[in-house]
Amino acid sequence: MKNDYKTKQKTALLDLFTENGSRHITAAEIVEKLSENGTKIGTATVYRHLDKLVSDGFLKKYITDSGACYQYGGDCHGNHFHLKCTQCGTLFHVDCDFLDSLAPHILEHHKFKVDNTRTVMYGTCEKCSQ
Amino acid sequence: MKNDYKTKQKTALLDLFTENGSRHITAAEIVEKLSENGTKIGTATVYRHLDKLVSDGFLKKYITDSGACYQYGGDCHGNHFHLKCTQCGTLFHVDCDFLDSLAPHILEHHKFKVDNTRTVMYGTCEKCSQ
DNA sequence: GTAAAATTGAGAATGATTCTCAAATTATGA
DNA sequence: TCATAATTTGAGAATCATTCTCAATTTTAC
Repeated sequence: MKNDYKTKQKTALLDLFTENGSRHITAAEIVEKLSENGTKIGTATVYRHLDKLVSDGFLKKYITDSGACYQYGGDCHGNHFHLKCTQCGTLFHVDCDFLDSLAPHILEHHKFKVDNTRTVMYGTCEKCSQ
Repeated sequence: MKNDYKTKQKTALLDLFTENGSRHITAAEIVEKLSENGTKIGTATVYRHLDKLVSDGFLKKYITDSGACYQYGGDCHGNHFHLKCTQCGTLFHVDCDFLDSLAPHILEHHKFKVDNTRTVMYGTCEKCSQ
């Protein structure tokens, strides 16, 4: 049988996601943030937990052109898209009824189950369009 | 003034995209394919040309979790989405009227110009869903 | 031809992520 | 509480895609 041992690192990592309001964070930022809070943690450990939390459905992972980001899945109900500006690099979050119908459409017409939370759409934001 | 010198490598790279019907290809695959065809080419050269071709609008680049892919923009009219199965890794191409309305919607309601060809949606394909 | 301009590529550098494995930590149970 | 077994950790090496450097090669202009 596999037990689940409690450790400082694991707890601090979970707290970061449940307490901190940040919507998305990279592995490197996690290492840095926990260090500031007094919890030394290695990158291997961070990635290990992150992978597990993602496959447990606790976190959502999505890939941008500069690496992966993670976010707490708890407050990310339903569909939710990410838009990343290729000019300034800003990441936007979008909740929208129209977008909500996207995944069902693709499932019905293209037989593919989209996981919106893992999808990042690239383009140009308002500011950079001017 | 900047001139444009013709070279074996540049020509071979362009031919690969215009003649070859492959819809998407990675930088590493390009190096390999050109080598097979008798054109030695370094990775630096490949990436250099690829970047330029993308910013010239000749090629489209999009990012997956295992690196970037490139494809000829000529036969990629209008909107066109990519679906990548997180189970088997297969990349699917989708042309669809419903999806065509996505970018205009986001532009109008969320002030963001989406570049569909750079966007990859993750999920599970029909085969892997069973 | 020949010089000037552009291109090439071997190999080093970068940066995110993964792997290894011995040491440290945590749980169990007598 | 202590010993032991199971789990977790992290320093550092390994990977892999991509970028950078710069001297050597190729191309164009005249």
